[in-house]
Amino acid sequence: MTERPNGHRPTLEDVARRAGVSKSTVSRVINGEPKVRAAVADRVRQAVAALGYVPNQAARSLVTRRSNAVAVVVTEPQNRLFVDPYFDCHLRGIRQELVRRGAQPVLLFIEDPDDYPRVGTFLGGGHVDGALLFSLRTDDPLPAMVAHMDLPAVFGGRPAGGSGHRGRGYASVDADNRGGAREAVRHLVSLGRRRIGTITGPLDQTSAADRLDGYRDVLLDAPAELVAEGDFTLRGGADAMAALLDRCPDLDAVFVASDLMASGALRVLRERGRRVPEDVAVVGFDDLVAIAEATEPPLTTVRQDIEDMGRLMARLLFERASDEPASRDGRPAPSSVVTPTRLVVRASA
Amino acid sequence: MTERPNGHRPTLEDVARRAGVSKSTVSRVINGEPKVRAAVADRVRQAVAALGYVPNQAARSLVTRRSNAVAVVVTEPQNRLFVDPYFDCHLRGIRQELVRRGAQPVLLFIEDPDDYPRVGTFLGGGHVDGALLFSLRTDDPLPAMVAHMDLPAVFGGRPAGGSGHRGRGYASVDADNRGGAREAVRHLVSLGRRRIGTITGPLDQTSAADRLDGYRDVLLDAPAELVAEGDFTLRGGADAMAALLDRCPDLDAVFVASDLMASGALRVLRERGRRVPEDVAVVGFDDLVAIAEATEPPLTTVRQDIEDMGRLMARLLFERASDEPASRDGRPAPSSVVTPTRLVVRASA
DNA sequence: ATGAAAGCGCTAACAA
DNA sequence: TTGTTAGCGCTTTCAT
Repeated sequence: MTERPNGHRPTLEDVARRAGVSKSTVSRVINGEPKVRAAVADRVRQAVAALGYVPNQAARSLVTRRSNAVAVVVTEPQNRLFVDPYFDCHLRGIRQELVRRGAQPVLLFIEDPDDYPRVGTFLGGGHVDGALLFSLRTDDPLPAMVAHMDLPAVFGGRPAGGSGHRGRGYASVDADNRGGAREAVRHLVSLGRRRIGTITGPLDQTSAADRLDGYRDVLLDAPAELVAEGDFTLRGGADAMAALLDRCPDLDAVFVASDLMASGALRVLRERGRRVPEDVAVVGFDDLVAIAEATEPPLTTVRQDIEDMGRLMARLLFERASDEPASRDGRPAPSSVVTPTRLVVRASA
Repeated sequence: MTERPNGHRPTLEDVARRAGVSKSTVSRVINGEPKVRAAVADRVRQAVAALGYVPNQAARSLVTRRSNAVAVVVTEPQNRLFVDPYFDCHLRGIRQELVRRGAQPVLLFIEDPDDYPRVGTFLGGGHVDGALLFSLRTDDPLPAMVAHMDLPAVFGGRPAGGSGHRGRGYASVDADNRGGAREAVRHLVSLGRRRIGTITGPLDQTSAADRLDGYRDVLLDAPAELVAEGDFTLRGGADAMAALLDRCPDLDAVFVASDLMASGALRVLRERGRRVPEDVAVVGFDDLVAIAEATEPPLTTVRQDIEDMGRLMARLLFERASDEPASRDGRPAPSSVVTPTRLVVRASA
């Protein structure tokens, strides 16, 4: 068992005394600095182990101004989060890259407007060296908050308000939603479909809005009844599909803005006796293989490499955080990257 | 825009100077202490706003020894986490209670053995005032780690190693898994079933082991072929059901250790042409209504109030953290609570 | 290679 | 009611 003479946690000083050296030396050993004699370093490490010493991060970050932690802030009702494999992928990529660079990822949820001030204080308080922010709605106060306290941050998805509208804009990683949607709809057109509907995500999210824009780019004069707003859930996709079918019984194709919604749509199509793709062709978005390959029929969909986008976000954050506003050749580091998408054709269209 | 003369973030001292008062006074205002003249407090608040001042938490916790954050540590491959509504419920309860008491919940994942040291350092470093820990396997090093650095902690589920085996044991909140399982199996017996199988969770988790014990309490001489180990996933439940059916074609009932697995089992039963409950009666565990009411037929299951268990964990943590080892009447605060379960009868058994 | 000393930004006695 | 002072535990010059 660990020895702990008095009641409180051991400090650097305790370790130093026990090892018969100075605090500086202990600090050096702990931080892996080379200039310490091996024998001394060993004595120190023994003392550390014997005392069960763990550095006090508060004291440490007070002087270093770093915490080695990075916040991942998710603004999303929890229930959606825990049901949509999309986040899982994203987080896997983020985690991987963060950990690789020695940072501890800490996840924060915002589920309620009341949460903003508390989370803002947390972010601004030096608990983390940077933040990765998600799912920003048009009215999300987070971008302004982090800008205001100049915390390095990278957004997942294009923040609402237009790219680069504030100063030089935010750093962000976003898929080419609009281009991907265009490709999906063009594919449907090339199949000879003429009554092509779309099921959108919540239009206060930029990804949903951008995908709708892509649809409209191709179908310039699509009537309003061909557009149904969903909410990125399976059930929302099903409901939207039902509404679409009611309004336009002659529908022969539908572009659905997420795979999860698409699987809901497929269910409704089946229930209503429409064959896919013979009667109605379906294209999804995301290419979450767990979903897209499991549907009946397998889903033709727009692929975005979500995991890689996560890694990219983390990488971008480190570039920003390491005070590297311009690379050595003078060009500013890219602050906003749009990753490509591509159509994966399976059986549904 | 916020004024910020020089490059660095404003400190208490900057605010004090600007408001023409001392640091102490600013500190008082910020921490809402009453003994400050309203006029002065206002001047301070104005200075805070003008400077965009956010207290440096590192400095603050260095002296207060508190961080106002609580870690929720989930030891689970992410993919399971993000697919099982069980965690969603638990987290909702935890979050609610934590926030109510002014603590910021921060979520940490452990997905890889490599993560333990890093997370351990984080937990021990004073980033958080306490930890809520989940899904402990028999070989999980976390209990020992937190004990070693005496961080207030509460476990979700009975930690492996027996209750109270180390000193006075850990604080934990667990459902009456064994009792619930007994009730489920007795119900099956009372229905006249004679060949009752069970699909367990991974037996290195105490909840799974306890439920199996409950099954055996009632069916003392159940042969091994009636027991199939699953993994708490839908697919695992389906596979186990298939195995069970292969081994025991005369099976007339099955107790499944989770609703998610039960829904997988129901699917297999249907595919194999077994009617539920006529041919095979099924009882689940959890009563996640999103699942149990949605299956065909609706699932008879053992209810545990997961959300409330989450709240309870948070409450217990605060009791521990507030250095309240014994209540005022001298009795030690309860450190390990087992919450009741009860059978909810629907159509599957 | 090691130690002494200063100070990070804040809170908490204690004085006034 | 307000200000002064002394650290909290660590890293980091600067000496040695």
